[in-house]
Amino acid sequence: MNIRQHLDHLISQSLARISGIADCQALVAPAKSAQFGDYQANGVMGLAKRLGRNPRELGNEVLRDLDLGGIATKVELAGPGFINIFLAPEYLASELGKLGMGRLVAERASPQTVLIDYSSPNLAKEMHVGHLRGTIIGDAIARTFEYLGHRLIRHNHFGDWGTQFGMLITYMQDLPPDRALASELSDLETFYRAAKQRFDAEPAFADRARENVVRLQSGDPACLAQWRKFIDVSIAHCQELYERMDITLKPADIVPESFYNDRLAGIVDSLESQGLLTESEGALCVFLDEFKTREGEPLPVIVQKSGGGFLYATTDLAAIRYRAQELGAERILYVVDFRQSLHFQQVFAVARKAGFAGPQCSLEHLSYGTMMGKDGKPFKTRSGDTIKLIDLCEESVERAFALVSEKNPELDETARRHIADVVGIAAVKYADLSKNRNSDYIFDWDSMLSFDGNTAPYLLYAYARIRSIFRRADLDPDAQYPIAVTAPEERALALKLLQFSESVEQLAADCLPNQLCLYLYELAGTFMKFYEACPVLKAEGSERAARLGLCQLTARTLKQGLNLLGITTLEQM
RNA sequence: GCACUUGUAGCUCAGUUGGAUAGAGUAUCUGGCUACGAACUAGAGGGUCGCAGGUUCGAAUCCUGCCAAGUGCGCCA
Repeated sequence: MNIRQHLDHLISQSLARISGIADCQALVAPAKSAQFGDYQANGVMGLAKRLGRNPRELGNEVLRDLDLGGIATKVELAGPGFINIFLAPEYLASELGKLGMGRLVAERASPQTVLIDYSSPNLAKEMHVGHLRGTIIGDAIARTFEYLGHRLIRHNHFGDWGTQFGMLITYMQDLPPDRALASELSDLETFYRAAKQRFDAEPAFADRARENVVRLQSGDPACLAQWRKFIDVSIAHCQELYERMDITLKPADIVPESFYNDRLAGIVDSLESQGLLTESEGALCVFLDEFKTREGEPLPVIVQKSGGGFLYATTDLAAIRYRAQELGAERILYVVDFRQSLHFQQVFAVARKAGFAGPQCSLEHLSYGTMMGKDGKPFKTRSGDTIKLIDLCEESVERAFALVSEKNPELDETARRHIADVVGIAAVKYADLSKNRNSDYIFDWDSMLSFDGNTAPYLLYAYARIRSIFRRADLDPDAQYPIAVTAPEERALALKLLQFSESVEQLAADCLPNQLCLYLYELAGTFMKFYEACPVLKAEGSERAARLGLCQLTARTLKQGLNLLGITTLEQM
């Protein structure tokens, strides 16, 4: 239990004792300003209202009743009825001491099976900046659930089964046999565009493409072999990028659309037998009252086309059934952009109605906003293309290399290259993670690749500074040092360190990585102020040891927090 | 037309179940390195929280209407 929960628990109990009402909410939150202490309880005013009592009077009763033991040096009633809590330095020190060299956040006592569906590129196209958010955000969330001890399953729902594959296979068939496929596919964008061009321009080509779709879906071995070749090259491309960006997705996490092919008919059968299916204009549909079309007519979820083909809603239903019933997922998270929110609402509603996901299984669409250009329109380059993800990374790494070469010219090139790799990728990831995923955001090279202020390099710099202290004094950074808290800057740092678990647990609850970014930025800032005010190596005796202890815990927390975000730390930069 | 999301400092963004004087970064201006790393730090200026009502002890946050932007709305994924 973290400090906030602990205080909330104690004060809620006190409120319950005084009022005789069982479900009292203490509403404990970190204090907004230092003058109000470290934590404040806001629940007295609401309760006073419920009881028809004077909030100050009630607050005073709480103060008389409340026993926080040695946790606080001062508990005061302020303003209209806030309870401000000032924690004791000895308590902070002892709580930090309990962490020792062990985990910074306790593992969940009752872990859940959590399945997260993210990244999910379309294999026909190379990954561009539009895929960035889902991949980075999903990876951070996945790492966090895993760290908390949940049974985490990653699913990369690759788009490998659409009608576009008929077109691509047909184009592939027409390539001169002496040209190596691998080199043709090295630029997937160009390949896709060339195929699309022929598809649009040549009716005969388009007809063959459609025939190939049918052959492919009916299991024609020749078509499947060609499709497989294409898929393999595409997967290799993606994997290369994941490794470059330190994304935890592995080939084994790929559970593509084609995986569900054999299960689609069963979905339709199940809906049919439950009486949920209606035929409309030749297509098999599920109608739900809560969804309407443009004309105000009931909006169907189409699960089988008039021609007999299945759609992506069918695939998603099959995926839900598989994940909930066969894999036993208790929470299924979809990190997919917000444009698909209606689709997921519909699919979730049908899945519930049909019993594909039971009431114990939570279905959550973690949507994120679009990347916009500086003109406020969806982002494109001047030529109308999107920026490839790999190019974005290279640009960031180059900028980082130029900067580290300027700051630390004495480092050899290998070291500078390594630092640039880490800093460049970290900056790109953090730029995305630090924004609330729900809102659209403006893409701008200079702010995305900025290395000043609230950026990944700031956090990495704080870490490198700490490691530098231990290196300079030739001290073991992994030994355990006693913790004590005296100076105000030490106190602020100690409190901040203890709040790491609050931040991580919050992330698991609402899946907003920007909250963890904010915490880490504040932690680094609190450390920087401590660093300015409290010399470590010049201090002596127990003061020096205590400061080393705070430094070490800060480094560990930064490293762990950055790791959850998918960012690697550096010993020097 | 309906639905979802968004509107906060010049710019980019935070703002946790409604809490006290709305915060960061950046840009601009002024200080701090013979110092445990200046990729840092101290300070200044900068706001009708889109607009108008409402709910209440208290609203950027909840409700209603309006304005603006983005997105989606039957056989693509």
